[in-house]
Amino acid sequence: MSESPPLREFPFFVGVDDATLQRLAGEAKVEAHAAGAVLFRQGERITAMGFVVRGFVKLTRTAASGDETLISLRTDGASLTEAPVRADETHHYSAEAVGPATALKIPAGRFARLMADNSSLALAALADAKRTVAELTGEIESLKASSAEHRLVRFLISFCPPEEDHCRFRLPYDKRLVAARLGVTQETLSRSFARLRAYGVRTEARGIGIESVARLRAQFEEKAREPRASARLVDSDAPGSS
Amino acid sequence: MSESPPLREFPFFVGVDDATLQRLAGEAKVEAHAAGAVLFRQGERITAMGFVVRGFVKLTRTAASGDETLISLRTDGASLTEAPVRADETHHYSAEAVGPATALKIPAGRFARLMADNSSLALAALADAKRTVAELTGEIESLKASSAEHRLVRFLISFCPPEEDHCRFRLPYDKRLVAARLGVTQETLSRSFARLRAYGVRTEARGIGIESVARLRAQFEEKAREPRASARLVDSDAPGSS
DNA sequence: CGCCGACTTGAGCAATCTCAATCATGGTGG
DNA sequence: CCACCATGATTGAGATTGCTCAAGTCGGCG
Repeated sequence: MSESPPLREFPFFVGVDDATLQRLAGEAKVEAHAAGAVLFRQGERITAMGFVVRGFVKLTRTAASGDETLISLRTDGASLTEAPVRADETHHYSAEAVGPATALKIPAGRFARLMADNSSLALAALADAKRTVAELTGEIESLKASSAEHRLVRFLISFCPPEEDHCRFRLPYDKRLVAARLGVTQETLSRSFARLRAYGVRTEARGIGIESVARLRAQFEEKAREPRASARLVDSDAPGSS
Repeated sequence: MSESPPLREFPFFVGVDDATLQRLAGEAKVEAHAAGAVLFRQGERITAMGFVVRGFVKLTRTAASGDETLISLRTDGASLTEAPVRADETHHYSAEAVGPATALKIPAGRFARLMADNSSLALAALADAKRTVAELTGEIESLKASSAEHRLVRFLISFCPPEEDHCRFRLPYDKRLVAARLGVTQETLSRSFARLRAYGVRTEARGIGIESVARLRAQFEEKAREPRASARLVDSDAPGSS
């Protein structure tokens, strides 16, 4: 259906030489997925290196008990897995389209072989994995060190262009998903939004308006002056490298 | 002081050819650190690829507000950063020795050059980053989907050899750090331990004894039948790909 | 019109944090 | 040997956050 977009447009491939890109492009397939379609499931063999072309894909882990946890939400240009190196690797999480989405796939074997032949591709895969590590690291910090409300504020601010103070935008997915992203229930999210009204945050369904990003941020940095101790490691002064 | 241990002993380097390993070994330096010594700090330029030779090193993030969050605890054989590719990369977290620790360092520039020349080294770095992603992913799942007590149980079980039901061991670091690892305060950790006594978990300072790992696990799987909804994404049945 | 899905709101409860006090332990100096 | 201190661990009491269950709103849409 849709023409395969040039691989150059994916951040993953900056730094990869044209010849390799040509070869990869030859193997790439674009797939359209309906909302809710499962792209792959945790535990399955990894058969391809995948990317999001357009739309949103949620990555989730399912525990033995059956409940799903959202790990990450990927959108245009992002990879869907870490690059597979060996033939017997399995997915560590599942991927499901949120709304209609199109993905690009390159067969795992071919991809692995090209990485082995061409270190620039391997380094691209490494850089991508590092970006993921950075993302997850930030997520853990958030979860351990800040309240739901605080996480919501940061989440909202992340949608605002850095140079505008007043800002309005629309959430790219429903509040159920936002709640999962933040690791809270829908109810808590809703109440958090309600409390943020006092700080100049308007909400109308998926539309969000922030009166002053700077003010919002300032007010929450103030709150953070009395941090949750949960993840605090020391009491205030360095234990010193004697 | 201490002789550099053969790089082959580091899981990182399986799959890397001898010649490259030779060259790396020539650049490697072993450093001994006292308890509390800082190996590097978040934001600093990455000057070396580092590994733990012996001991424990905690990786932490410091927020603008000043509070530290534990991201990961690394011990014998683990890497300390993702492999640096470019000269201007900076550390995303700080590293500090917990107790005396020795680390091995290989200059970043050299390491990057060898990765560029030799895809097997780049693939080793990729595999390492993937392990980190898997670790962090599990961490996020834990934090979002299970209670402090549940996390503690899993943590304790992770110290037990798979084949023994009765099991006793000693925590490798103090309970303060265990608490940080689990993302709770010392107090809740202490109370969780107290509650676990009812499930056959003995504690005497750092020593832990578990009467029956199987029973403990079973009792907690049962509890998990009523999961926290916080990170539950759907109510029970798939929303279906229409 | 009546239902559905998404969202909100309310009331009560459970988990966890905070602050503060207590306790055990090990080392130190007298 | 003992008084004393520092550190880590435990315990208690009360406040808070966030969850659960349940009901109610709201905007479509057949």
